[in-house]
Amino acid sequence: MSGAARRFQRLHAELRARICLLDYPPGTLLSETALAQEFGTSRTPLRRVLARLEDEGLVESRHGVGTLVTDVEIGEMAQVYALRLELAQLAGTLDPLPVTPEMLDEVERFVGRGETLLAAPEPRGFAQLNMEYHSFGLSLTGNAALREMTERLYFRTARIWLKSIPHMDLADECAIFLSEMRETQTALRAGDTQAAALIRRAHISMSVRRMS
Amino acid sequence: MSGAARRFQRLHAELRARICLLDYPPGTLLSETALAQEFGTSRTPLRRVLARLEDEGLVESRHGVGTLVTDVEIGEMAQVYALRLELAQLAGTLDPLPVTPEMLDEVERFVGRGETLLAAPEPRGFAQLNMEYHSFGLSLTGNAALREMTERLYFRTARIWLKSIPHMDLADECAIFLSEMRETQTALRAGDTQAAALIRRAHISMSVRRMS
DNA sequence: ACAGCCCCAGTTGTGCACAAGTGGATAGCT
DNA sequence: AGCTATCCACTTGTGCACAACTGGGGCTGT
Repeated sequence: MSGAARRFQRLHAELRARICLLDYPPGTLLSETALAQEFGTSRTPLRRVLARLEDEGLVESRHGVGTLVTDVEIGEMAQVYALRLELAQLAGTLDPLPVTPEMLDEVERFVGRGETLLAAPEPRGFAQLNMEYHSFGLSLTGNAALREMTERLYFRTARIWLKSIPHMDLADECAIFLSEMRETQTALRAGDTQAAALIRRAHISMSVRRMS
Repeated sequence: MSGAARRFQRLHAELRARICLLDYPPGTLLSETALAQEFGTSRTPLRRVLARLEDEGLVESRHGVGTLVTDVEIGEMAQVYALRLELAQLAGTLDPLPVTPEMLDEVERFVGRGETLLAAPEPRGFAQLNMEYHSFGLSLTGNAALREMTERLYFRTARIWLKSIPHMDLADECAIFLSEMRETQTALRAGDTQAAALIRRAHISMSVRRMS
């Protein structure tokens, strides 16, 4: 990958994370000039990043106005969640990968971080851990297209949990998340990728119900 | 939608069609300058279109070389097809839409065009009709996310049939396609969207087997 | 004759200046 | 005072010039 493409990936991931962690809450007006300055480039490469974020539905550029961070409503996202459920399950049946020792190590570390989080619950840390855990979950299937679609849809809905947390019990959420990771650990230790996928589906589904 | 956005959509659809109909066969070197001239703009807006086509996997830009139309192998696309099968079926269960008289009219017209095609089989006309029929198929589900993912994956694999046709029987393919549309017509007349989705899945699956 | 080097035409990537457009502040009229 | 029209600071969109880079053709030295 060339230097330009790497920079693109870096800026894209960084801005996407800022949006999904609500560093840029919905409605925020992003300035191309300011962002370009911050990242040490001109507007041109940065505009390409913003164009992709717009494709992904995270921002919306309006001529003469600015680039706004889009808002997300759980209601509008019902269809996206319905599809995410199915894709999560498909990860267990479409090109499932054998469980490796490295994967078990990784999930072990996630459980450890989940325990740390449960000891000192905090929304942003939860969201960050959830994002990384999602990324790990992609490694369970060898189907690249499925990974790509799953990721696209994840980031489109990722902000909803953080927006909903004021109406929910943070400690409960952390405990449930830790529980999901432990169940997944058990499934993976048994080498049952499909079970891990079903656990994921179940927890996404329950998460939606709690947020609604 | 603003004028700039409409132009973007127009150029994007046009170039995507040219690539998928093999007007630009895999390996073709596209010139930003030449395309910009043809469409009466500067390179800047056109580059945005090419960037999106690159995201979608249809072209690949190399610094100092040019923008190449990507190649597609049925083998590499096995995973994409596997996912397309599942998504096709989901169109019948995720937010299926009630069948309207307009939809029946439309499928009737498709059957008519299929009969015309069968009378004078021709690869490009087949591919064109298939593309429009796919677009019609999207209207069976109300799930926008599913439509988006289905479309993305369709265009990623659309060229494979045209590439494979020299090794296949064109008349057979036209007959099978017409048969699919007639079966779908029957299902829709019965108001059974789910059956239509299963028919679609079955025909994608069989099409893959014939091409392999 | 051949190997190695360099140069150059041509391409995409970047930066900048300006065009197009928006929305609020402000001045002016009733 | 209130309403309206205009202006203006600021944004994104576009066009252009140049930088960065590639691959091949040709030249040169041996």
